[in-house]
Amino acid sequence: MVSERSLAVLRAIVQDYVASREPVGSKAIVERHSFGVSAATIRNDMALLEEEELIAAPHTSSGRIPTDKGYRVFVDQLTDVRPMSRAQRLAIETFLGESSDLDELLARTVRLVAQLTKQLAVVQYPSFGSARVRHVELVSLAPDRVLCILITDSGQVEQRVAELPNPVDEAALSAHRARLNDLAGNRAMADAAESLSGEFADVAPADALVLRALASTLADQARAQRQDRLVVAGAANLVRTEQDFAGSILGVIEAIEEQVVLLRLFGEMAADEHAVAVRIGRENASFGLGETSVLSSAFEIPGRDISRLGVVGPTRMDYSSSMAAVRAVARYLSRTLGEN
Amino acid sequence: MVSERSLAVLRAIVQDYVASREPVGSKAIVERHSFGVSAATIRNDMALLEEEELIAAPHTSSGRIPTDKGYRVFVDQLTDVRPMSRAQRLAIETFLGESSDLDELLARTVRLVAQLTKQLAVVQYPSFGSARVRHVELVSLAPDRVLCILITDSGQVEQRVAELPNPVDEAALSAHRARLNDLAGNRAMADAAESLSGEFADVAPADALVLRALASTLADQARAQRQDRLVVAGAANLVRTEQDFAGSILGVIEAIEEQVVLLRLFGEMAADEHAVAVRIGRENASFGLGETSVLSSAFEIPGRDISRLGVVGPTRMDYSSSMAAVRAVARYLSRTLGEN
DNA sequence: ATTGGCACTCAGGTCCACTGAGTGCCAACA
DNA sequence: TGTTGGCACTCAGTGGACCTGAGTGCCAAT
Repeated sequence: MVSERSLAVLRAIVQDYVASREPVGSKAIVERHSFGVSAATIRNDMALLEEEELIAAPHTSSGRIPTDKGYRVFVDQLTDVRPMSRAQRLAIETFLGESSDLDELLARTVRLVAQLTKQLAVVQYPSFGSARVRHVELVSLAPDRVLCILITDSGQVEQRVAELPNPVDEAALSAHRARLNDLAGNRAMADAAESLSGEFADVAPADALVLRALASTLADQARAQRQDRLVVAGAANLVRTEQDFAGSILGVIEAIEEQVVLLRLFGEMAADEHAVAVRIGRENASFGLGETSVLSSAFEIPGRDISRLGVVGPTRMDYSSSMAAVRAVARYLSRTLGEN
Repeated sequence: MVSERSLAVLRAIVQDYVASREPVGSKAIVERHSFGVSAATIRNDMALLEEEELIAAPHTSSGRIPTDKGYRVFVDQLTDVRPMSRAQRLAIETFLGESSDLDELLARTVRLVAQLTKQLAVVQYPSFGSARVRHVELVSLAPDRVLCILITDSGQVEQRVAELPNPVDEAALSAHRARLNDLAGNRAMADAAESLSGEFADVAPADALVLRALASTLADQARAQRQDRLVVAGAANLVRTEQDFAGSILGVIEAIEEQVVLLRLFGEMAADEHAVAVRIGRENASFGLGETSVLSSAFEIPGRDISRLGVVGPTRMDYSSSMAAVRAVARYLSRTLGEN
């Protein structure tokens, strides 16, 4: 059984190790933290912690560093995530408050989180959920290629190209446009996808083919969630902390470009909505990320589905302040923006 | 004066150094390349090259490595960029040929270049140049915030939020929409920007204010070039070659996130349209990029302005094959796609 | 202009001894 | 039972001494 003080020692070890990057010994602990006991006592506690595999010694006669399990216990203990300073709150508000559209808001958000945490920041693009179709526009690129644009009342714009089975001229395209706007206009995305999936028995077979091609493209778009996109910032922080990644940051860099990996990871973190979820070190091994921790929190922008934002960094990171920053920004997005 | 053979020696040094990462000595040269002369002769040539500052010795008694100036001479000599293999050409065609819209084409392009060159690849988003306005859509986000969407006949979609001086209801917005479509619809971008800049003397002053706000937002969009965006891929390659960057790759990573830097750099390379332009090492120092070379070539997609694509990598890179790849892809985009 | 020979240089590796931070354990103590 | 001081032990890291080998620079001969 680990005593209360042992846990305090673990905290001290994590903090000092994160700060100094060097294994921390018993003497250093009594010096930097005011436990009322001697170094020998701390050593006894450390022996305990080592037995529990919460800390480990890189080599026989050196200080200890936290294990993944140690970080996990440390983080779980961190109920008292210290809130952001007033200045930081203010920074969030002024920095994000001015954003005009969603793209800009997310771009600013992710840069802000990168700056606050000094880590790689990631934000998942929130899908437009229960938005309604406002307008459908068709743009002819070639006789048999049409750009389909779907505009929602929440301000989202989706575009995609449809390949047509037959060429169409401008007049026909206009007719189709009107027809499709009739079908989809002012409907919720799911409904629009539904009503676009019908047949077009009342027009000439050649036109019906074209209409069906266009409608199915639009239906796809209506179904498509934009949650499959990530916005990233702060890659420089990754390079800065490179030495903390035992292997190399290659895996992380690849995970960023292969957004799928991070998205799956975010998906698995979906539990416990508005708290900050943390995955530490080997817990991410199945994603090709070793020595890597991922924190994330859910947020919700009015009119859009719940989404996530977070940071990716070395296992040896400042969890306390990173969690505080992630939580504060996620809350800001969910609450303050929700009020408007 | 540098003799013909001296230049051959320079070529050999560049090639061997790029391949081996190690200073190359006179003996290694006679072994790996079949000059018909002895090592001592090569040494004489090397002394010459050193006098010209084309190569340098890291320390007194070691082989030589090319200087920036040496790379420059090497690259300028490379008139005979070796063409891509048939297999590679095929790869380009199959990989890019399937792309449906511009976004996807560029995303594929940049990934392809990254893969071919094993470097960080960058492509500049081509602006839509002389396109025409097809449709203007307004979406009310709040009573005094409207999302303005500009759709062009080349399939470009621009969106931006306008803040209104007075709130408007849906009916008024519909009227404004019709009016603005009248003004801008089917005009070239520049013309549309022009005609949107007029007064609205015929409506109530409150409405005129709103209309002017909307019109000026749209006019801005019509003027906005999308050339101020970059698409990037292959960051992992940067990490892989990290040791070749003396300082660190931090500057490069920052330049990628701060797209402005790379865009300015591309801007300066605009000369000599369809050849591959190369900037080597210190030539980029003013951009905060040391030990870094940038190659780029112009390309032109029908209906859009000329733009550039290229790669960023360590000074010590395989110029020959990288230039070949950049050139081949740029040509493919310009020619093959132009035929459709 | 080219070549072989030779002295010289110097980065990098190996060996070794030393140092100091830090542990583990024990016996004494409250 | 938990805490403490003491002490022997371990071992990474450091710095000096030495050696090796790749490679140059130069010269005299061809």
